[in-house]
Amino acid sequence: MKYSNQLRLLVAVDCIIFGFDGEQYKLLLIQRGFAPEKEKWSLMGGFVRAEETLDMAAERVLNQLTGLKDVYLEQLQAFSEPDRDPIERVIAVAYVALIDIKKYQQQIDDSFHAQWFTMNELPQLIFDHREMVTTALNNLRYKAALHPILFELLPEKFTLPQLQTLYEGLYDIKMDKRNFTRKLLSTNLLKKEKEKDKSSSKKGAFYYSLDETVYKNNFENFLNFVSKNDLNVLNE
Amino acid sequence: MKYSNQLRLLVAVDCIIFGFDGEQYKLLLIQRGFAPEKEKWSLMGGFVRAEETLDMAAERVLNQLTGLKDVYLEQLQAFSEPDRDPIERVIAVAYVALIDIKKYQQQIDDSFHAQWFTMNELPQLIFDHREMVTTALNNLRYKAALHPILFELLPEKFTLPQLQTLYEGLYDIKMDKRNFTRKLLSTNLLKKEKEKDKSSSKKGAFYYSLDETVYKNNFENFLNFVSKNDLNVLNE
DNA sequence: AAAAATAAATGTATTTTTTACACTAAATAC
DNA sequence: GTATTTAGTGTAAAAAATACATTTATTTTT
Repeated sequence: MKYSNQLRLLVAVDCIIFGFDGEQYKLLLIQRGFAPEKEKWSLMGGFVRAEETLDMAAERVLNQLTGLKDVYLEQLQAFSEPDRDPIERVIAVAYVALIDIKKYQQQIDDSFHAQWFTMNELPQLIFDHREMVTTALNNLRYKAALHPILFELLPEKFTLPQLQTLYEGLYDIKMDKRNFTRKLLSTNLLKKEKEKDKSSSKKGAFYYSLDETVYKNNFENFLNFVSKNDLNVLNE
Repeated sequence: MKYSNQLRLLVAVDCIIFGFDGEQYKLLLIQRGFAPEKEKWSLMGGFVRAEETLDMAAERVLNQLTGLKDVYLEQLQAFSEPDRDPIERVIAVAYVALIDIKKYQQQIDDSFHAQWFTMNELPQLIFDHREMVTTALNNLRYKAALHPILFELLPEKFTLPQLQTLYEGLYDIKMDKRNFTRKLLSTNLLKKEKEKDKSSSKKGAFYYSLDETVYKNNFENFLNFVSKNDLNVLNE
Protein backbone atom coordinates (compact mmCIF):
# COMPACT_ATOMS: atom_id res chain seq x y z
CA MET A 1 0.00 0.00 0.00
CA LYS A 2 1.35 3.34 -1.07
CA TYR A 3 0.19 6.93 -1.44
CA SER A 4 -0.68 7.09 -5.11
CA ASN A 5 -0.27 9.96 -7.51
CA GLN A 6 2.09 11.89 -5.27
CA LEU A 7 5.39 13.42 -6.18
CA ARG A 8 8.50 11.78 -4.79
CA LEU A 9 11.66 13.80 -4.40
CA LEU A 10 15.32 13.39 -3.69
CA VAL A 11 16.18 14.34 -0.14
CA ALA A 12 19.74 15.26 0.76
CA VAL A 13 21.62 16.36 3.83
CA ASP A 14 24.30 19.06 3.65
CA CYS A 15 26.73 19.59 6.50
CA ILE A 16 28.06 22.99 7.42
CA ILE A 17 31.20 22.20 9.35
CA PHE A 18 32.61 25.00 11.46
CA GLY A 19 36.02 24.66 12.97
CA PHE A 20 38.30 26.77 15.14
CA ASP A 21 42.07 26.48 15.13
CA GLY A 22 42.75 28.57 18.22
CA GLU A 23 42.72 31.80 16.26
CA GLN A 24 40.13 31.73 13.53
CA TYR A 25 36.84 30.26 12.48
CA LYS A 26 36.98 28.09 9.40
CA LEU A 27 34.64 26.16 7.20
CA LEU A 28 35.34 22.71 5.80
CA LEU A 29 34.60 22.24 2.11
CA ILE A 30 35.20 19.59 -0.51
CA GLN A 31 35.56 19.63 -4.21
CA ARG A 32 32.52 18.00 -5.62
CA GLY A 33 33.40 14.80 -7.39
CA PHE A 34 30.55 14.56 -9.85
CA ALA A 35 28.49 16.64 -12.23
CA PRO A 36 26.98 19.16 -12.15
CA GLU A 37 29.48 21.66 -10.80
CA LYS A 38 32.20 18.98 -10.69
CA GLU A 39 35.39 20.34 -9.07
CA LYS A 40 33.57 23.30 -7.56
CA TRP A 41 33.60 23.76 -3.80
CA SER A 42 30.70 22.39 -1.87
CA LEU A 43 29.43 21.53 1.60
CA MET A 44 29.53 17.87 2.52
CA GLY A 45 26.32 16.46 1.15
CA GLY A 46 24.65 13.24 0.23
CA PHE A 47 21.29 11.68 -0.42
CA VAL A 48 19.20 10.11 2.29
CA ARG A 49 18.95 6.36 2.10
CA ALA A 50 15.96 4.15 2.67
CA GLU A 51 16.75 2.89 6.11
CA GLU A 52 18.19 5.98 7.78
CA THR A 53 16.85 9.11 9.44
CA LEU A 54 18.15 12.52 8.43
CA ASP A 55 20.34 12.61 11.54
CA MET A 56 21.85 9.29 10.58
CA ALA A 57 22.35 10.41 7.00
CA ALA A 58 24.17 13.52 8.18
CA GLU A 59 26.44 11.44 10.41
CA ARG A 60 27.17 9.02 7.62
CA VAL A 61 27.91 11.70 5.06
CA LEU A 62 30.16 13.51 7.47
CA ASN A 63 32.02 10.32 8.27
CA GLN A 64 32.36 9.21 4.65
CA LEU A 65 33.68 12.51 3.42
CA THR A 66 35.93 13.49 6.32
CA GLY A 67 36.32 10.53 8.63
CA LEU A 68 34.75 12.59 11.42
CA LYS A 69 32.77 10.72 14.03
CA ASP A 70 31.00 11.60 17.26
CA VAL A 71 31.12 15.32 16.70
CA TYR A 72 28.51 17.90 17.59
CA LEU A 73 25.95 17.75 14.80
CA GLU A 74 22.54 19.40 14.73
CA GLN A 75 19.76 19.97 12.24
CA LEU A 76 19.60 23.54 10.99
CA GLN A 77 16.70 23.76 8.54
CA ALA A 78 15.36 22.52 5.23
CA PHE A 79 16.09 24.33 1.97
CA SER A 80 13.58 23.69 -0.75
CA GLU A 81 13.67 26.05 -3.72
CA PRO A 82 12.53 23.85 -6.60
CA ASP A 83 15.47 24.82 -8.77
CA ARG A 84 18.20 24.95 -6.17
CA ASP A 85 19.85 22.02 -7.92
CA PRO A 86 19.74 22.45 -11.71
CA ILE A 87 19.78 18.72 -12.46
CA GLU A 88 16.76 17.68 -10.52
CA ARG A 89 14.76 18.90 -7.60
CA VAL A 90 16.38 18.06 -4.25
CA ILE A 91 15.12 18.98 -0.81
CA ALA A 92 18.17 19.66 1.31
CA VAL A 93 18.20 19.47 5.07
CA ALA A 94 21.18 21.36 6.40
CA TYR A 95 23.14 20.23 9.44
CA VAL A 96 25.73 22.13 11.43
CA ALA A 97 28.79 20.47 12.90
CA LEU A 98 31.27 22.05 15.29
CA ILE A 99 34.75 20.65 15.66
CA ASP A 100 38.18 21.36 17.00
CA ILE A 101 40.27 21.66 13.85
CA LYS A 102 43.53 20.49 15.36
CA LYS A 103 42.04 17.29 16.67
CA TYR A 104 41.18 16.12 13.18
CA GLN A 105 43.68 18.06 11.08
CA GLN A 106 45.87 15.11 10.22
CA GLN A 107 43.11 12.78 9.32
CA ILE A 108 41.33 15.27 7.08
CA ASP A 109 44.49 16.23 5.28
CA ASP A 110 45.63 12.68 4.72
CA SER A 111 42.60 10.79 3.63
CA PHE A 112 40.18 13.20 2.09
CA HIS A 113 39.95 16.06 -0.31
CA ALA A 114 38.37 18.35 2.20
CA GLN A 115 39.94 21.69 2.95
CA TRP A 116 39.52 24.37 5.61
CA PHE A 117 38.72 27.91 4.46
CA THR A 118 38.83 31.02 6.61
CA MET A 119 35.36 32.49 6.92
CA ASN A 120 36.20 35.65 5.05
CA GLU A 121 38.02 33.86 2.26
CA LEU A 122 35.38 31.42 1.19
CA PRO A 123 35.43 30.35 -2.45
CA GLN A 124 32.31 30.37 -4.57
CA LEU A 125 30.03 27.59 -3.47
CA ILE A 126 27.63 25.52 -5.53
CA PHE A 127 23.85 25.83 -5.48
CA ASP A 128 22.49 27.61 -2.41
CA HIS A 129 25.33 26.51 -0.16
CA ARG A 130 26.42 30.06 0.48
CA GLU A 131 22.99 30.86 1.86
CA MET A 132 23.16 27.78 4.06
CA VAL A 133 26.47 28.94 5.49
CA THR A 134 25.13 32.41 6.21
CA THR A 135 22.07 30.99 7.93
CA ALA A 136 24.23 28.60 9.92
CA LEU A 137 26.56 31.35 11.03
CA ASN A 138 23.72 33.57 12.19
CA ASN A 139 22.26 30.62 14.00
CA LEU A 140 25.56 29.86 15.69
CA ARG A 141 25.89 33.46 16.84
CA TYR A 142 22.41 33.30 18.26
CA LYS A 143 22.88 30.02 20.08
CA ALA A 144 26.33 30.76 21.37
CA ALA A 145 25.01 33.87 23.09
CA LEU A 146 22.68 31.72 25.16
CA HIS A 147 24.23 28.31 25.49
CA PRO A 148 27.76 27.09 26.15
CA ILE A 149 27.98 25.62 22.68
CA LEU A 150 31.32 27.01 21.57
CA PHE A 151 33.19 24.58 23.78
CA GLU A 152 32.57 22.05 21.02
CA LEU A 153 35.15 23.95 18.99
CA LEU A 154 37.89 23.69 21.60
CA PRO A 155 40.17 20.86 22.68
CA GLU A 156 39.49 19.25 26.04
CA LYS A 157 41.92 21.56 27.75
CA PHE A 158 41.88 25.21 26.88
CA THR A 159 42.89 28.50 28.42
CA LEU A 160 40.80 31.53 29.28
CA PRO A 161 42.54 33.68 26.64
CA GLN A 162 41.70 31.03 24.01
CA LEU A 163 38.11 30.99 25.14
CA GLN A 164 37.91 34.73 24.87
CA THR A 165 39.39 34.68 21.38
CA LEU A 166 36.70 32.17 20.46
CA TYR A 167 33.88 34.46 21.57
CA GLU A 168 35.45 37.60 20.20
CA GLY A 169 36.00 35.94 16.86
CA LEU A 170 32.42 34.83 16.46
CA TYR A 171 30.95 38.27 17.01
CA ASP A 172 33.91 40.25 15.78
CA ILE A 173 34.04 42.28 18.97
CA LYS A 174 36.50 42.95 21.77
CA MET A 175 35.51 42.00 25.28
CA ASP A 176 36.89 43.08 28.62
CA LYS A 177 39.16 40.35 29.95
CA ARG A 178 38.13 40.76 33.57
CA ASN A 179 34.43 40.81 32.91
CA PHE A 180 34.65 37.90 30.50
CA THR A 181 36.56 35.76 32.97
CA ARG A 182 34.16 36.58 35.75
CA LYS A 183 31.14 35.68 33.66
CA LEU A 184 32.55 32.40 32.46
CA LEU A 185 33.77 31.33 35.87
CA SER A 186 30.42 32.20 37.43
CA THR A 187 28.77 29.49 35.34
CA ASN A 188 30.74 26.80 37.18
CA LEU A 189 31.35 25.15 33.84
CA LEU A 190 35.09 25.41 34.12
CA LYS A 191 37.52 23.30 36.09
CA LYS A 192 41.00 24.72 36.53
CA GLU A 193 43.79 22.32 35.70
CA LYS A 194 47.21 22.32 37.28
CA GLU A 195 49.26 22.75 34.10
CA LYS A 196 49.77 25.82 32.02
CA ASP A 197 49.81 26.33 28.29
CA LYS A 198 53.12 28.05 27.57
CA SER A 199 52.80 28.09 23.82
CA SER A 200 51.58 31.64 23.52
CA SER A 201 53.16 33.55 26.35
CA LYS A 202 56.09 33.54 28.66
CA LYS A 203 53.96 33.54 31.75
CA GLY A 204 51.74 30.78 30.45
CA ALA A 205 47.98 30.50 30.94
CA PHE A 206 46.35 27.88 33.10
CA TYR A 207 44.41 25.20 31.33
CA TYR A 208 40.75 24.70 32.11
CA SER A 209 38.43 21.87 31.21
CA LEU A 210 34.66 21.52 31.04
CA ASP A 211 32.76 20.13 33.99
CA GLU A 212 30.72 17.64 31.99
CA THR A 213 28.02 17.28 34.62
CA VAL A 214 27.36 20.99 34.88
CA TYR A 215 27.61 21.22 31.09
CA LYS A 216 24.91 18.64 30.45
CA ASN A 217 22.58 19.94 33.13
CA ASN A 218 22.91 23.55 32.18
CA PHE A 219 23.14 23.41 28.43
CA GLU A 220 19.52 24.30 27.91
CA ASN A 221 19.62 27.12 30.43
CA PHE A 222 19.88 30.58 29.06
CA LEU A 223 23.25 31.70 30.15
CA ASN A 224 23.79 35.01 28.47
CA PHE A 225 27.33 34.49 27.42
CA VAL A 226 27.25 37.58 25.35
CA SER A 227 25.65 40.76 26.56
CA LYS A 228 22.72 42.39 24.85
CA ASN A 229 24.88 45.37 24.07
CA ASP A 230 27.27 43.26 22.07
CA LEU A 231 24.51 41.40 20.30
CA ASN A 232 22.88 44.55 19.09
CA VAL A 233 25.91 45.00 16.87
CA LEU A 234 24.61 42.07 14.85
CA ASN A 235 21.41 43.88 14.00
CA GLU A 236 23.02 46.96 12.58
CA MET B 1 19.49 14.64 -16.83
CA LYS B 2 18.70 13.17 -13.43
CA TYR B 3 20.53 11.71 -10.47
CA SER B 4 20.29 8.00 -11.17
CA ASN B 5 19.91 5.16 -8.71
CA GLN B 6 18.85 7.40 -5.86
CA LEU B 7 15.90 6.96 -3.60
CA ARG B 8 13.03 9.41 -4.01
CA LEU B 9 10.69 10.06 -1.10
CA LEU B 10 7.41 11.69 -0.30
CA VAL B 11 7.89 15.02 1.43
CA ALA B 12 5.08 16.50 3.47
CA VAL B 13 4.51 19.59 5.56
CA ASP B 14 2.63 19.43 8.86
CA CYS B 15 1.34 22.58 10.53
CA ILE B 16 1.20 22.96 14.29
CA ILE B 17 -1.32 25.73 14.77
CA PHE B 18 -1.33 27.39 18.16
CA GLY B 19 -4.14 29.72 19.10
CA PHE B 20 -5.10 31.80 22.10
CA ASP B 21 -8.65 32.75 22.95
CA GLY B 22 -7.91 35.33 25.64
CA GLU B 23 -7.68 32.71 28.33
CA GLN B 24 -6.10 29.53 27.06
CA TYR B 25 -3.71 28.12 24.55
CA LYS B 26 -5.26 25.76 22.04
CA LEU B 27 -4.20 23.58 19.17
CA LEU B 28 -6.08 23.25 15.90
CA LEU B 29 -6.59 19.72 14.64
CA ILE B 30 -8.56 18.00 11.90
CA GLN B 31 -9.97 14.59 11.45
CA ARG B 32 -7.94 12.91 8.81
CA GLY B 33 -10.06 12.20 5.75
CA PHE B 34 -8.20 9.25 4.31
CA ALA B 35 -6.52 6.01 5.29
CA PRO B 36 -4.51 5.13 7.23
CA GLU B 37 -5.81 6.42 10.54
CA LYS B 38 -8.93 7.81 8.84
CA GLU B 39 -11.07 9.78 11.31
CA LYS B 40 -8.22 10.08 13.79
CA TRP B 41 -7.05 13.53 14.84
CA SER B 42 -4.14 15.01 13.00
CA LEU B 43 -2.14 18.14 12.36
CA MET B 44 -2.84 19.91 9.09
CA GLY B 45 -0.61 18.17 6.60
CA GLY B 46 -0.10 17.64 2.92
CA PHE B 47 2.46 16.61 0.36
CA VAL B 48 4.80 19.04 -1.29
CA ARG B 49 4.10 19.67 -4.95
CA ALA B 50 6.51 20.00 -7.81
CA GLU B 51 6.49 23.74 -8.22
CA GLU B 52 6.37 24.91 -4.62
CA THR B 53 8.84 25.44 -1.79
CA LEU B 54 8.17 24.01 1.66
CA ASP B 55 7.07 27.43 2.88
CA MET B 56 4.58 27.68 0.04
CA ALA B 57 3.34 24.17 0.67
CA ALA B 58 2.75 24.98 4.32
CA GLU B 59 0.82 28.11 3.39
CA ARG B 60 -1.26 26.22 0.88
CA VAL B 61 -2.05 23.34 3.21
CA LEU B 62 -3.00 25.75 5.97
CA ASN B 63 -5.24 27.67 3.62
CA GLN B 64 -6.89 24.63 2.11
CA LEU B 65 -7.68 23.01 5.41
CA THR B 66 -8.66 26.04 7.46
CA GLY B 67 -9.06 29.02 5.16
CA LEU B 68 -6.30 30.79 7.08
CA LYS B 69 -4.12 33.20 5.16
CA ASP B 70 -1.32 35.62 5.99
CA VAL B 71 -0.72 34.25 9.44
CA TYR B 72 2.57 33.87 11.25
CA LEU B 73 4.09 30.66 9.91
CA GLU B 74 7.60 29.38 10.45
CA GLN B 75 9.57 26.24 9.78
CA LEU B 76 10.20 24.17 12.88
CA GLN B 77 12.21 21.11 11.83
CA ALA B 78 12.16 17.97 9.75
CA PHE B 79 10.97 14.63 11.14
CA SER B 80 12.34 11.63 9.36
CA GLU B 81 11.94 8.31 11.14
CA PRO B 82 11.64 5.83 8.26
CA ASP B 83 8.51 4.24 9.71
CA ARG B 84 6.79 7.34 11.04
CA ASP B 85 4.04 6.78 8.48
CA PRO B 86 3.12 3.07 8.27
CA ILE B 87 1.96 3.25 4.65
CA GLU B 88 5.09 4.60 3.08
CA ARG B 89 8.10 6.58 4.10
CA VAL B 90 7.38 10.31 4.31
CA ILE B 91 9.80 13.04 5.36
CA ALA B 92 7.74 15.62 7.24
CA VAL B 93 8.79 19.21 7.68
CA ALA B 94 6.86 20.74 10.55
CA TYR B 95 5.69 24.35 10.55
CA VAL B 96 4.33 26.39 13.43
CA ALA B 97 1.52 28.91 13.01
CA LEU B 98 0.31 31.39 15.61
CA ILE B 99 -3.14 32.90 15.37
CA ASP B 100 -5.75 34.81 17.28
CA ILE B 101 -8.53 32.26 17.66
CA LYS B 102 -11.39 34.75 17.76
CA LYS B 103 -10.38 36.39 14.52
CA TYR B 104 -10.91 33.18 12.61
CA GLN B 105 -13.39 31.35 14.81
CA GLN B 106 -16.36 31.78 12.52
CA GLN B 107 -14.62 30.80 9.37
CA ILE B 108 -13.04 27.69 10.83
CA ASP B 109 -16.29 26.51 12.40
CA ASP B 110 -18.33 27.08 9.29
CA SER B 111 -16.32 25.74 6.45
CA PHE B 112 -13.93 23.17 7.77
CA HIS B 113 -13.74 20.16 10.00
CA ALA B 114 -11.01 21.63 12.09
CA GLN B 115 -11.43 21.91 15.83
CA TRP B 116 -9.62 23.68 18.65
CA PHE B 117 -8.37 21.57 21.56
CA THR B 118 -7.10 22.88 24.88
CA MET B 119 -3.44 22.01 25.28
CA ASN B 120 -4.00 19.70 28.22
CA GLU B 121 -6.95 17.93 26.62
CA LEU B 122 -5.39 16.86 23.36
CA PRO B 123 -6.77 13.70 21.79
CA GLN B 124 -4.51 10.94 20.55
CA LEU B 125 -2.74 12.09 17.44
CA ILE B 126 -1.62 10.07 14.45
CA PHE B 127 1.96 9.13 13.65
CA ASP B 128 4.55 11.29 15.40
CA HIS B 129 2.32 14.36 15.57
CA ARG B 130 2.35 14.38 19.33
CA GLU B 131 6.13 14.67 19.30
CA MET B 132 5.89 17.50 16.81
CA VAL B 133 3.52 19.37 19.11
CA THR B 134 5.80 18.91 22.10
CA THR B 135 8.80 20.13 20.13
CA ALA B 136 6.82 23.08 18.84
CA LEU B 137 5.63 24.05 22.31
CA ASN B 138 9.14 23.94 23.73
CA ASN B 139 10.31 25.99 20.82
CA LEU B 140 7.57 28.55 21.36
CA ARG B 141 8.47 28.88 25.02
CA TYR B 142 12.07 29.40 24.06
CA LYS B 143 11.38 32.00 21.42
CA ALA B 144 8.75 33.88 23.33
CA ALA B 145 11.23 34.44 26.16
CA LEU B 146 13.46 36.36 23.78
CA HIS B 147 11.30 37.86 21.09
CA PRO B 148 7.94 39.60 21.10
CA ILE B 149 6.38 36.72 19.22
CA LEU B 150 3.28 36.15 21.32
CA PHE B 151 1.62 39.25 19.93
CA GLU B 152 0.78 37.10 16.92
CA LEU B 153 -1.75 35.36 19.14
CA LEU B 154 -3.58 38.53 20.13
CA PRO B 155 -6.06 40.77 18.34
CA GLU B 156 -4.82 44.16 17.17
CA LYS B 157 -6.01 45.79 20.34
CA PHE B 158 -5.36 44.10 23.61
CA THR B 159 -5.06 45.01 27.27
CA LEU B 160 -2.15 44.61 29.66
CA PRO B 161 -4.00 42.02 31.75
CA GLN B 162 -4.65 39.99 28.58
CA LEU B 163 -1.00 40.19 27.66
CA GLN B 164 0.01 39.00 31.09
CA THR B 165 -2.41 36.07 30.89
CA LEU B 166 -0.79 35.17 27.59
CA TYR B 167 2.69 35.00 29.10
CA GLU B 168 1.58 33.35 32.30
CA GLY B 169 -0.30 30.72 30.34
CA LEU B 170 2.64 29.75 28.18
CA TYR B 171 4.99 29.12 31.08
CA ASP B 172 2.35 28.18 33.62
CA ILE B 173 3.68 30.73 36.08
CA LYS B 174 2.37 33.78 37.92
CA MET B 175 4.07 37.08 37.31
CA ASP B 176 4.00 40.30 39.28
CA LYS B 177 1.68 42.76 37.58
CA ARG B 178 3.78 45.83 38.28
CA ASN B 179 7.04 44.30 37.13
CA PHE B 180 5.44 42.77 34.06
CA THR B 181 3.88 46.06 33.01
CA ARG B 182 7.12 47.92 33.52
CA LYS B 183 9.09 45.45 31.44
CA LEU B 184 6.62 45.43 28.56
CA LEU B 185 6.27 49.18 28.48
CA SER B 186 10.02 49.64 28.56
CA THR B 187 10.27 47.92 25.17
CA ASN B 188 8.35 50.77 23.52
CA LEU B 189 6.42 48.15 21.59
CA LEU B 190 3.10 49.25 23.00
CA LYS B 191 0.94 52.18 22.04
CA LYS B 192 -1.78 53.09 24.50
CA GLU B 193 -5.20 53.57 22.94
CA LYS B 194 -7.90 55.88 24.21
CA GLU B 195 -10.62 53.26 24.70
CA LYS B 196 -10.96 50.71 27.41
CA ASP B 197 -11.99 47.11 27.29
CA LYS B 198 -14.83 46.79 29.76
CA SER B 199 -15.65 43.18 29.09
CA SER B 200 -13.77 41.79 32.03
CA SER B 201 -13.93 44.38 34.76
CA LYS B 202 -15.97 47.31 36.00
CA LYS B 203 -13.09 49.72 35.83
CA GLY B 204 -12.06 48.53 32.40
CA ALA B 205 -8.52 48.15 31.11
CA PHE B 206 -7.00 50.40 28.50
CA TYR B 207 -6.39 48.92 25.09
CA TYR B 208 -2.90 48.88 23.67
CA SER B 209 -1.69 48.15 20.17
CA LEU B 210 1.65 47.19 18.69
CA ASP B 211 3.95 49.82 17.30
CA GLU B 212 4.66 48.02 14.04
CA THR B 213 7.84 49.94 13.33
CA VAL B 214 9.42 49.15 16.67
CA TYR B 215 8.12 45.59 16.34
CA LYS B 216 9.82 44.96 13.02
CA ASN B 217 13.07 46.64 13.99
CA ASN B 218 13.36 44.94 17.34
CA PHE B 219 12.02 41.50 16.65
CA GLU B 220 15.42 39.95 16.34
CA ASN B 221 16.74 41.66 19.42
CA PHE B 222 16.90 39.63 22.54
CA LEU B 223 14.38 41.20 24.76
CA ASN B 224 14.22 38.97 27.76
CA PHE B 225 10.49 38.95 28.14
CA VAL B 226 10.69 36.25 30.69
CA SER B 227 13.30 36.24 33.39
CA LYS B 228 15.87 33.52 33.77
CA ASN B 229 14.34 32.62 37.10
CA ASP B 230 11.03 31.83 35.50
CA LEU B 231 12.63 29.93 32.65
CA ASN B 232 14.52 27.64 34.94
CA VAL B 233 11.18 26.18 35.92
CA LEU B 234 11.07 24.65 32.44
CA ASN B 235 14.23 22.67 33.05
CA GLU B 236 13.07 20.97 36.22
C1' DA C 1 -27.60 58.77 46.32
C1' DA C 2 -24.51 56.18 49.04
C1' DA C 3 -22.03 51.93 49.83
C1' DA C 4 -20.00 47.80 48.27
C1' DA C 5 -17.66 45.20 44.98
C1' DT C 6 -14.33 44.36 41.36
C1' DA C 7 -10.36 44.50 38.75
C1' DA C 8 -6.83 48.08 36.96
C1' DA C 9 -3.19 51.06 37.80
C1' DT C 10 0.74 52.66 40.06
C1' DG C 11 5.91 53.59 43.16
C1' DT C 12 9.77 52.54 45.96
C1' DA C 13 13.39 50.30 48.33
C1' DT C 14 16.55 46.29 47.94
C1' DT C 15 19.22 43.06 45.62
C1' DT C 16 21.56 41.39 41.74
C1' DT C 17 23.85 41.92 37.53
C1' DT C 18 26.51 44.43 34.37
C1' DT C 19 29.77 47.61 33.21
C1' DA C 20 34.00 50.46 33.11
C1' DC C 21 38.49 50.72 34.16
C1' DA C 22 44.49 49.82 35.32
C1' DC C 23 47.90 47.67 37.78
C1' DT C 24 50.64 43.52 39.42
C1' DA C 25 52.53 38.82 38.59
C1' DA C 26 54.97 35.11 36.29
C1' DA C 27 58.09 33.46 33.18
C1' DT C 28 61.44 33.85 29.50
C1' DA C 29 64.94 36.16 26.57
C1' DC C 30 68.60 38.89 26.31
C1' DG D 1 69.36 41.22 36.43
C1' DT D 2 66.74 43.88 33.32
C1' DA D 3 63.44 44.06 29.73
C1' DT D 4 59.66 42.03 27.51
C1' DT D 5 55.38 39.75 27.11
C1' DT D 6 50.99 38.11 28.23
C1' DA D 7 48.13 36.33 32.36
C1' DG D 8 45.65 37.38 36.20
C1' DT D 9 43.03 40.14 39.35
C1' DG D 10 39.43 44.07 42.30
C1' DT D 11 36.39 47.81 42.98
C1' DA D 12 33.16 51.40 42.36
C1' DA D 13 29.18 52.97 39.59
C1' DA D 14 25.21 52.13 36.79
C1' DA D 15 21.53 49.40 35.25
C1' DA D 16 18.29 45.76 35.70
C1' DA D 17 15.49 42.70 38.34
C1' DT D 18 12.91 41.79 42.25
C1' DA D 19 9.65 42.05 46.21
C1' DC D 20 5.88 44.12 47.88
C1' DA D 21 0.48 47.11 49.05
C1' DT D 22 -2.46 50.89 48.24
C1' DT D 23 -5.33 53.81 45.44
C1' DT D 24 -8.45 54.50 41.45
C1' DA D 25 -12.26 53.98 38.19
C1' DT D 26 -16.41 52.08 37.34
C1' DT D 27 -20.52 49.28 37.98
C1' DT D 28 -23.81 46.98 40.96
C1' DT D 29 -26.45 46.84 44.92
C1' DT D 30 -29.10 48.79 48.40
